[in-house]
Amino acid sequence: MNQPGTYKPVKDTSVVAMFKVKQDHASEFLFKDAFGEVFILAWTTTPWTLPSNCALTVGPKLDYVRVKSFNPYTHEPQTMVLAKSRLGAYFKTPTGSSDGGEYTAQALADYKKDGKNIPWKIDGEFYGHQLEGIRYEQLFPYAQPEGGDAFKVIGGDFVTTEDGTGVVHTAPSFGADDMRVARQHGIGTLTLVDLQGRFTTEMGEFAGKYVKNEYYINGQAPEKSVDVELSIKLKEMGRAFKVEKYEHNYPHCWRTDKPILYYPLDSWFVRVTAKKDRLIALNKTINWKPESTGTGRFGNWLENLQDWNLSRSRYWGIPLPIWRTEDRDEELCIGSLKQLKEEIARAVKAGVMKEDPYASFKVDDMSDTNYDTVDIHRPYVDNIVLVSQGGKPMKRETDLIDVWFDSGAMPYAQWHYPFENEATFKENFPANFIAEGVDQTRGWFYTLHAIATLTQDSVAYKAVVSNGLVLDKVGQKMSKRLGNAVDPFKTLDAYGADAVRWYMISNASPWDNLKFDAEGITEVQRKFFRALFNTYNFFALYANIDGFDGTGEASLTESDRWILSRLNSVMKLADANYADYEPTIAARAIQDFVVEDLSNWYVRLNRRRFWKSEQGADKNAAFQTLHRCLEMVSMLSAPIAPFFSDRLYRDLVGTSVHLSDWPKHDDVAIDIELEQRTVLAQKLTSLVLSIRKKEGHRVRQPLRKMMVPVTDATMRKRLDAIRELVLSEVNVKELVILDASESKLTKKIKPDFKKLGARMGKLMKSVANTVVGFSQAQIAELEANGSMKLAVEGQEVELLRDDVEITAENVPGLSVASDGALTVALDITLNETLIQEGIARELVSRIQTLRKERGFEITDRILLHIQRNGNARFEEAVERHSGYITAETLALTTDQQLLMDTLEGVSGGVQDLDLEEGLSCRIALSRVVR
RNA sequence: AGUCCUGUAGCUCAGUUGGUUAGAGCGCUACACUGAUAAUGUAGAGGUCCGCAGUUCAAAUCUGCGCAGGACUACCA
Repeated sequence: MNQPGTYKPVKDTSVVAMFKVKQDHASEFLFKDAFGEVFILAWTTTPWTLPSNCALTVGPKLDYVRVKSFNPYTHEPQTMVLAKSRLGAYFKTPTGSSDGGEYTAQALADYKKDGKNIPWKIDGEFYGHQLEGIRYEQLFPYAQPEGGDAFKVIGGDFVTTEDGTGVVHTAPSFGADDMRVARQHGIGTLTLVDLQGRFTTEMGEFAGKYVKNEYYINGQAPEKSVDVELSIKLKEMGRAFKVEKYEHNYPHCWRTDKPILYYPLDSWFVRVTAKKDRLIALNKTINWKPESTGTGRFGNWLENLQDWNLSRSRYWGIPLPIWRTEDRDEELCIGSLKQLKEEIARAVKAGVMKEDPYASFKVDDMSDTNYDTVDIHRPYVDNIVLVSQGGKPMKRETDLIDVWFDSGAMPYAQWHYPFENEATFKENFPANFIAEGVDQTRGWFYTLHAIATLTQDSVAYKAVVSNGLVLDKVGQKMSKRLGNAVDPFKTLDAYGADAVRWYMISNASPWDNLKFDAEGITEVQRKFFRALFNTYNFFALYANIDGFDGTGEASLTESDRWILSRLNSVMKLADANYADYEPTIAARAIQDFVVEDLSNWYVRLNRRRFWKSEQGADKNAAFQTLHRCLEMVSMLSAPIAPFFSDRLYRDLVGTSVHLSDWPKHDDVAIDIELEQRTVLAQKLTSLVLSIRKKEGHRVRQPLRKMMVPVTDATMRKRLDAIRELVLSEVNVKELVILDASESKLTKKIKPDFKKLGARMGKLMKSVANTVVGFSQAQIAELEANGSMKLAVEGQEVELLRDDVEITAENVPGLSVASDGALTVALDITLNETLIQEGIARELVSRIQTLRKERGFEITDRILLHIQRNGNARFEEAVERHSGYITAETLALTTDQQLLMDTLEGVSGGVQDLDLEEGLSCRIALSRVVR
């Protein structure tokens, strides 16, 4: 029953059966002015249990009514008892009746006995406890119950009126509630079904039939199940009130898929309910991931705790170590082999056993060879007969222990504690964390917790991760039957363990269900692993060229300090989230750092320092910074990508990352202000690039200036700090900071709803509308005075400067873009100088591409000659920027030789280049032999 | 039947104490950029924040009732 999928929705024949009330002192009030015979209605989804009925259970505090009506099958007049709140389920309100009411006495008399619009009338209302003690006639008198006074109405607090009639047909043989309530009232039991699921011989025409058609061998099941046959019989007897198919969840065998029958069996229980409060209290100290499983599913389970039924009727497993006398007066639970041998010795002495079957076992010898000499499983233990204190023979209880007990006993059993290894056990208990599927809530998670609470008064684990399921990519459960199961080995072979794991961890938290889609793995490979690999390759390429060895004086730049600040922020975040069993948040932070911060920003902006600048403190700083970042990323990602990170770390450091100590972040290196102004720089860059795109100016074309209006000192300071960075990134010559008070700016005003809402309450909407409609003059007034009075809905309110956000929206005459409060204006007018510089850049770009195409090494020097093309602007651009061109392209050509009338006689392949619309040139390029 | 989880763009997911223009990546379209990068940038298209009702000046967010998918389960007549 602990297997998934045991409960399935099935349609069964359900019956509302009519139990005929016996007229006596207790039932007299039901017979007063009765209409035909008097019945109590009870509903069942298992009609096959009706012959075993022994009692009817009502809710003592529930309201019941007496209804006069007709039998829908025989049309005989009759009086019926059921719960008041269930009336609507069985009696239709007459058409035309507005008060939800009943038929009139006249309607009852006029009934045509055609089964249509059956009239009914309530006549009397009472509590359930008034029904208790009433006797009724047995429905199917095939056999009589034993050991009690059956066929009466009893009270039970488990009765509800959610469905059925509010009266529970009670067959103590088939249900725990029924058994319990029947015992309380001394009802006795009647079991007309055998352990194979067939009716017993007493059952007359039904004898030998299986109670569930599913139990028959394929093809041999009768057309009508006994449920249907019994229902027909009830109709014929005039004892059926309603027969219909009813869909409900019913438990099935996990192995054969067949419906399960409940039988009362004697069982041994662990009385966990005695420690319920401790179980609940200790659970509250466990770090559940997710928390809701601990408080919800598991917490609710503990609140409704039942005793642990330890018995299992199987052959293989751990035998119950309980011996008992035949009269059940004396019993003994054995706690160790040592004790067992002592008891066997007593038994041998008393003569109930001939010899000790475990004679070869040496007490206190914990070696495997010693334990290998004995077998304490069935059938050997079943042959052991012990002797009680009173001298009577005791035999072992034949049941086995629930295998979940083994799982829960794992922390002790693995060390053979308490027989040895006490120190080791205490060092390792309780566990720091465990992880298993969420379906183990009532399984492993519970048994560990129960046994630890009962035996150690402790939790068994400090944290528990309850993993969700891996579903297929459309969210269906994977199953071999549906053919949508992913082969883990093929997947690992195809994508590698690291990529698969990184995908699984970064995509969804372990406790969320994962929709597994292999395309997600390739995305992880493409984004994270390739970015990391490329960044390392970049580093290695230049580090090898320059012979970087990690030493040397280094002077950190702003962007070095920035990436190190980001690195330490990520280390802090990742560390905290790993510690809190939130690997998904950690993985995403690491991935974003590598892809966005390190690869797309730091390396892109700093690559010139690696391949262009002179050896020295600046270059050292760049190498050391990048090395540090890669080293830390490898350590941070080691728990999720153990292979890739180890290779990376070995290449960087020379040893295994898995032998390194977990890195600790450095708070001093974290500079939030620096990180924030870099975000500003990134936003500004985006805005300028967006204007360039809009205006059709390529990034290689330098522009004169950009302007940024600022409203506060912090912003001004930040802009000053990032000025050079932004200018070089967007290829603009000058950054002008505009004071917000400058009149030529137009401004936009927006209410700060959070602040304003708190003060304005219901006036909020009107105030907001007024504010949005402000003129430039009104905005200026508010800025100047810091506050202003508004008349809204006949009331005067005061608007404060802080209640609104004022941003510069536009700079007249310039091309503008904005993102939230940030606005940039770009001067896009060009002059000859800028145009020529743009041409030079364009030329360099083409030559670099050519170098690459020809397969030159990065460090190769070249000879470069450019043929005059008669375009004065182009030739002037080359002459003016000759130094820049030769330096960028690693050309050894002198400035005088760069621009030539003809390329004849010059070494190297000649190539025509298109620079831009209507401008092309011819160059000669050759590699200088080293 | 109950308990719990999930539901936001075509897909995978963020979304803070409720704050008014709901975001990212992938995918798609166009353009640009590039001597680390099959990378990247910019722009565009793409939303009933599962539905309904309520609370509130204000709801993806809080409450209730539902719907859909998933998991589990002592009783379940």
